[in-house]
Amino acid sequence: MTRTKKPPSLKDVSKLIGVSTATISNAFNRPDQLSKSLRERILLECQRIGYSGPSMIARSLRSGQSDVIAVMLSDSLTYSFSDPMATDFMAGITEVLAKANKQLLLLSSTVMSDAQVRAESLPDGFIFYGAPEGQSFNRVTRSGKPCIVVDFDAPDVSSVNIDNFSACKELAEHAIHGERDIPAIMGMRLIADNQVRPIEDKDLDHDKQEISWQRLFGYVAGAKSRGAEIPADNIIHMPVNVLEQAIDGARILLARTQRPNVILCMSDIIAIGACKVADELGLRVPEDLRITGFDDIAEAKRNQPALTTISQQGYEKGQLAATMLLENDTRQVMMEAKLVVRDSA
Amino acid sequence: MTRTKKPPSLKDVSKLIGVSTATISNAFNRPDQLSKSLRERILLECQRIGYSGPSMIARSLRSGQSDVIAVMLSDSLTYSFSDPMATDFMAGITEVLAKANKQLLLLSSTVMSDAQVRAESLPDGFIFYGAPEGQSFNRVTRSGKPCIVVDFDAPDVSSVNIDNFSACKELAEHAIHGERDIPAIMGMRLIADNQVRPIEDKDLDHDKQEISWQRLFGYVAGAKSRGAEIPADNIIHMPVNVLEQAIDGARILLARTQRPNVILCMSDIIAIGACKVADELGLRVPEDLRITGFDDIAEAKRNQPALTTISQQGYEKGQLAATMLLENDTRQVMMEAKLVVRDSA
DNA sequence: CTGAAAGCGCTTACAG
DNA sequence: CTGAAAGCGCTTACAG
Repeated sequence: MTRTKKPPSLKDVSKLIGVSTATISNAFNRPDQLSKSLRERILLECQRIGYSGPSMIARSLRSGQSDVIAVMLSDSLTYSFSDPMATDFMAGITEVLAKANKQLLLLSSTVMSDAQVRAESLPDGFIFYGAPEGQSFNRVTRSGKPCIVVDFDAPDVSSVNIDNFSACKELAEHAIHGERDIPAIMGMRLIADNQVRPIEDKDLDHDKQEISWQRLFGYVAGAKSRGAEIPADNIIHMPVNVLEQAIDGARILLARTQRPNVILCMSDIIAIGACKVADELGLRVPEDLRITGFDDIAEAKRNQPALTTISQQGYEKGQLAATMLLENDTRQVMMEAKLVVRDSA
Repeated sequence: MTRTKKPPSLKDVSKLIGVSTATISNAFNRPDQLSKSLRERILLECQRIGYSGPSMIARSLRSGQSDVIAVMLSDSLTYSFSDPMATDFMAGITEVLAKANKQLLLLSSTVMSDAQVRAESLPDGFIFYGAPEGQSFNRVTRSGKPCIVVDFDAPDVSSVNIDNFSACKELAEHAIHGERDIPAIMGMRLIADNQVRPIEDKDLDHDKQEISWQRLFGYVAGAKSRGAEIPADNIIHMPVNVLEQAIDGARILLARTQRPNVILCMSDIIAIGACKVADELGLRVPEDLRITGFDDIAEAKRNQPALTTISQQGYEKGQLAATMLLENDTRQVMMEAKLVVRDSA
């Protein structure tokens, strides 16, 4: 990548027009500092010459402000662009940033290069999405730049989270009708195993903090309030949120003689996989088998049958995080995750 | 947004350690310019002090290189994050950029603010995705910075496009079996009307260049080679690529007495809508009605029935565009769009 | 209303 | 192997 021409600088322009550099700068940044007619002449000349205004680099070196906001994703950018929750969240952020005339730099805490560390010096503020790897969070905190964390907590740092436990409890109470139901759970990243398989009693022992366990405990609490139990054997662990694993997991559950009639899935993708398997086996949803999702991605509504699920409100989360960052709002907000009742349960 | 502390500068560090600023700079950027032991001492001290390396702003002002690449999207960022084709494309780009240690600045040509114009001075290179609005493309061209355009053409500018016509012709030849078939098309952005409605004979007159028309002409050519005609009345225009409009459009077509038995849709979302309506009407896909999509988004495979469609290879397109940019490859590449045969046709 | 001058934090020939 | 000095392109008090 080589540059061919070199664009004119403010200094070049000031010589050409015959006024000081300060005046050119003011023409762009402080219209009140010079006469209207002079300003218009300058702007017109700049257009003619091909000078499109002061460079952001020099400007931000001098003024200490770049008007760039960074989003630091805890997954690789490549993965994040394929994750509907992440892209929803980004969409919400960009709506707010566009209105505030801020630019977006996209970073990933999985990247540890010098180039990335350097890049962190550019933004005026940071939004961390998901608990980051490595030292990026520490560096940002140390820099004193404003920072909002989302989907995790850090002491004394502004944050946005959703209440997974309550939402899952409510969903389970909706989907499970009574003690004669046989509920099951299809969960993600519950244990450290890259096999799709049921978890074991001992896995349930500990008091885990991860989001997936908050959801699981919510399901179990909801089942309990309906008089139903969910044994470890009816809780399937999936390492990754993809259709193929969901299909494998659903086959395990639906091959049982004690076949579950309610499956609580920790993502919409998983629920879509469960629906596929139900269809294969000739089970009607929701008549023979009730299935619930989580996330409320766009596809949830398009699925046949449309999924009953929990809306994570990724878009709103993004809007809120960006607004809080720009307004120096230092709260730690817990958003509600909303039950969305459709056809599948 | 106010900063609290001020991070140490290279100068501060050089005083603290007692070597010149040049040596600190070299410790980070040119390891061969100083002894290994000194370099290690400097790096260790920097870590202790909390200096995370030279600031990108000052560095790029001085060296003229930022290691930032901009992607200029022709839609708003908010829209783009909800568009599976755009996010696939971005995923491909970020994979290449991550490997090359480049950072990503996301811009939209729909934004015309001074802040955005300024931001354009930062990146070392640009990828334009979709024909841009406004002057951004002219400014970038004038700057002489490397630039790749995708999904449109500009004279003497490196580009990546896909062959819409050929792909659609092949798809139509696959889906239409003979002259007794009644094919229809559900297309996007064919005419300037925000109603979902059939187009008219006069709309077919002109020799249009837009992507949607290249696709349409491909369908018509494919139909012709199977001996079938597609009258204007069987070509539905939809202003936007959303499920609701697809459902409206499919209802128009499938309510006809001369009911089409092949529907060629210009996106997978439209095809999914058509499948929904077919299901409502008790029509079996593909037995009673063959439906094809376009794009091959992830959902195409998950749909019931899985969609026969055209893969736009968004990910590969992104990889190629980014690679070409970084390698100063000045070709104008036409990629093949691939027919993907599944269950719906 | 306008301009001369300092300085933001670096990198890079160049001298030693 | 190391350091003194210039300069990247701006903004901003300040003087006039």
